[in-house]
Amino acid sequence: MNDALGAAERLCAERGVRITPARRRVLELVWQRHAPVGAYDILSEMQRDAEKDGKPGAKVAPPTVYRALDFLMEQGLVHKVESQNAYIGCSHPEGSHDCGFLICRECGSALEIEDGELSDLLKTLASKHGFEARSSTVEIEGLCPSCKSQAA
Amino acid sequence: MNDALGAAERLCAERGVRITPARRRVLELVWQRHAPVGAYDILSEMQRDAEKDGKPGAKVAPPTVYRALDFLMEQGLVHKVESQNAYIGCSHPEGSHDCGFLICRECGSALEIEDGELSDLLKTLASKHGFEARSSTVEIEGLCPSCKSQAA
DNA sequence: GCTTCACTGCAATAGTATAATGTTTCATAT
DNA sequence: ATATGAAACATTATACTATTGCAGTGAAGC
Repeated sequence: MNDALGAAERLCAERGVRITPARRRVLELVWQRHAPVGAYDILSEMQRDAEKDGKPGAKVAPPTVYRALDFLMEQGLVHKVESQNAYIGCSHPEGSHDCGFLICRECGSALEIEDGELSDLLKTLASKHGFEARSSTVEIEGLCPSCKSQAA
Repeated sequence: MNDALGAAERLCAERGVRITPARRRVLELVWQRHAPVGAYDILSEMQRDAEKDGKPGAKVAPPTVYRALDFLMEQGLVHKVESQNAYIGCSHPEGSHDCGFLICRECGSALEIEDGELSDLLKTLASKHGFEARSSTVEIEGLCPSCKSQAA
């Protein structure tokens, strides 16, 4: 998972879109955790960066982060976890993006899952109601294996 | 659907919990639309109420609305639509609460769907990863039947 | 009557996201 | 090299969503 950045750069090159420093840094920060990260956590980190770089005047503002996140989501490199208003790196940027998450209520970790049967069922359910599905959000909250065993 | 309030009062009585004026009013406002309602829309309505009632001093504040929403969600009378940070009345308050939504990107309407097969599949997927599922969020965004035909 | 506990009122603040506007950067074609 | 146009970025302000903490109130049970 550590070379997510390399993979991302390759993908962007293929697609002819630019991965700028701000976008790269946001992607990097999103990937540094295995749990969803809030936009303002990213913002704080980047503001700290700027200070360290001796550019106290150049303050990073929310739109910088949100624009980068929008771009990364468009490119399928990052997903938003709706139930937490937080963001997480996509673990298979090359493939389809019809996926779900298993989110641990204890440790906050989120595992991305992809399942053909689930995608099919969601489409079927939608069309059963005459509904044309475009995208879907599936988030399951509960206890991950390690937190479950600790709780026992 | 119009007697959702009556049903709610019955349910609360059975369970020995109180449905106070604030909670009743919030439930009423949530039910008045077929689309998800934001907490601050509810808040504005209730502030207008208070003014009309000639109680200009008694301002309704956010916690009043959020506390009522929390209560109503605990009782399964209202669901939160995570992808919109909005709330919607539950169409089968007596039954299970493992449900999903079909959300129209055009008109904003949201249809609640419940499906045993989907619930089962979600549980199966979770346990396949050693995950203990507690609750799930399923939201499908797309075009509802009437907006779909208009777009054609 | 008194206690207790859930509920509410109120003020402040935290956290998430976008609008509006102007400026910079960069690839490309001259 | 340089003009140009599109994409990206900076900046400020503001809108929207949600929570915390504490004080007061009122009804149910003793």
